[in-house]
Amino acid sequence: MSQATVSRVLSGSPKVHPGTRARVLAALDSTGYVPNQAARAMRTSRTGAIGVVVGRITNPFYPELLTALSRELHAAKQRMVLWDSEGPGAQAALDAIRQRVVDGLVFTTATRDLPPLRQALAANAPVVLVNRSVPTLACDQVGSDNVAGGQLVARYFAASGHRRCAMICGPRGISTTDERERGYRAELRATGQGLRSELVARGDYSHPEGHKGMRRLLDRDDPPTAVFCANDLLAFGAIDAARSLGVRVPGDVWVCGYDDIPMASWEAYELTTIRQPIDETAEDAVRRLLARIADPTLPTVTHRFPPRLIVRSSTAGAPLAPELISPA
Amino acid sequence: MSQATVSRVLSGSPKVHPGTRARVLAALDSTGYVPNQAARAMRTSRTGAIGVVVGRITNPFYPELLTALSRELHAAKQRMVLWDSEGPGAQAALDAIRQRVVDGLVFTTATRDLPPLRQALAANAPVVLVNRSVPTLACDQVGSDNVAGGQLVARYFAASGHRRCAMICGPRGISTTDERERGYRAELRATGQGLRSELVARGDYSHPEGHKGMRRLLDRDDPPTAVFCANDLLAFGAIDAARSLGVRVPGDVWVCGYDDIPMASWEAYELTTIRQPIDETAEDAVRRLLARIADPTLPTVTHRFPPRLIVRSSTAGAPLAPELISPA
DNA sequence: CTGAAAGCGCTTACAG
DNA sequence: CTGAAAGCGCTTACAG
Repeated sequence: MSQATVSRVLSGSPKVHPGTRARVLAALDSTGYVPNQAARAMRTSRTGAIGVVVGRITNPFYPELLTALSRELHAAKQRMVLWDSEGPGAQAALDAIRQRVVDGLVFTTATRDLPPLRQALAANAPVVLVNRSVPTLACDQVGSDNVAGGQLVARYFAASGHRRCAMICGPRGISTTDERERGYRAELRATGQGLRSELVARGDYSHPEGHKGMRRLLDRDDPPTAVFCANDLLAFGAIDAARSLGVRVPGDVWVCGYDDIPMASWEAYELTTIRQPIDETAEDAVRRLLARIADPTLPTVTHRFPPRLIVRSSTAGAPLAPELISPA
Repeated sequence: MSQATVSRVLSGSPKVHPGTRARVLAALDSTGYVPNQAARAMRTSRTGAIGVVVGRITNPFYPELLTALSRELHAAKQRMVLWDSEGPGAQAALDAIRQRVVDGLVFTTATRDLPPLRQALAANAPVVLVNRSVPTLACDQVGSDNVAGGQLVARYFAASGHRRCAMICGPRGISTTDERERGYRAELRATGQGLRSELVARGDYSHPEGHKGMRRLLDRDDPPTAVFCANDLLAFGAIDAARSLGVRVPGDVWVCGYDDIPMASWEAYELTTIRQPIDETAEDAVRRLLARIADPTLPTVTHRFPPRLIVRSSTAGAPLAPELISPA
């Protein structure tokens, strides 16, 4: 049997005699032969691997997203090469696409000015942005409709009678927090109250920063009665801060997060939050990326999943009536 | 300039004329040439990639470990290919080593009977076990000294006057929980009390199972006064359960975890726990694996890092005096 | 349906 | 110090 025939059997080519196929399979089985992937990659110029850049793994949202991406990639028979966006990860991902060790790239923590991302796009590499978005970039982008999410929270607070609403934001320049703030602010304005700048705290997406932000807000003579935190991690910090000051949640102040990470439903927090459909997001991102690898001329698409309000006991209001949830 | 010369410049060979080198570098720069990694891998039979199998990403310990492994691998100029041990991840990792897409494998969730792990070892693949251990396996193993950790907790409880000590274990057959239990049990026996089987709860390494275990223990007529949880996640569940029943921590019952994940220091928990040196663990694991790839004849080593008790306010005792901490 | 041959893009003896 | 050539292990026209 020739090399060529074995290769045809392996690739499932129809032009192999069934008898030959059986003999090849038997030989393969007895020798334990496994094709060398590097040789195959060189010949076909397809690596079967996708690079993924994730960040701030201290935020449990990323591990969740990573797990979902891993599942989708492996379902599509792709390997996953991982980099941490802290440090030189994004640059390493760019090198990998240039060296042809991955066929495409998933960025989960893109910001406007991530040079390796720009360079990857300039080199025509297949790229998809997940979670974060950068409006000016010509690539597929998939994530939660953060503006609509912020609006939803504002509408929920306002409809429940809150007139002093605050927000604890993440770092400026990061699309998720900026968009959530924009929606929240616009909708508070629409309900006639607006978002006063003294009632906006800002810090890293972390528990300690949520803690600090809430302390500052509660320290005021007119503390807010409802606080929207740009993600769940900030919300946990905010709740812990309120408790440490003897302020009851939701009795004295309501707290709402964003992401619905697993911890949000733990008894310690019971956090009202906006859920992102992580599995659908990962599925959509992988599907689009593989489609683009197969056909680089595809038009780029930005896909935003509608937010969903999950009410738990860090707020005391019933969930919004459907007519309040649908876009105004 | 020939292909060979370019290759020599790229590999930093000393036998290139400085002038030639400069011209090559200039040409490289102006063309933006990047060598194809698949071709290089085929020629050198080194991929520059390491496979990592992680699991239960719902436990924040794994993301921490993953981040540390990522940092160490990239510092060593290795790419990281990732699989989730839930599902067919371990099998995919085995395939990858056979197909020569990775040079070695890191397993973080090995159990005694993980066939792909056995097969990888049978195929003489470079493998290191991190976190979990399997005594009968001939491969490098790196992790916390869990037996000593369990002993340390028992000594701390006993020295603080507790006579009704309980444990919430993880799933049987997983080395971490089994070893921690063994140490805890042995030391409780040594202090004259032992670990009564009614005071042992067992379940998945998860918040809900810790919750359930604690409820069961507190439901007794003689509830325990101190509970050792096999990991932090179980401990958080246990603390939440105690609170929901109006049982004060540490006033009525002490709780101690294992791992010292970031959440352990959050205000909501302030969990006393055993710290694992994650960075050193990852560094040691990567170093050993790369050494084995370079020289497969190296003897296998099991390295255990000493545990360290971190006292926070889920227990009320001062940390142990040094003479109590050192091995009995 | 099958096999001989070319060629993917490197690295590394080997000869000069 | 430099280049021509072989060869790593595949896949795929091409010829039969």
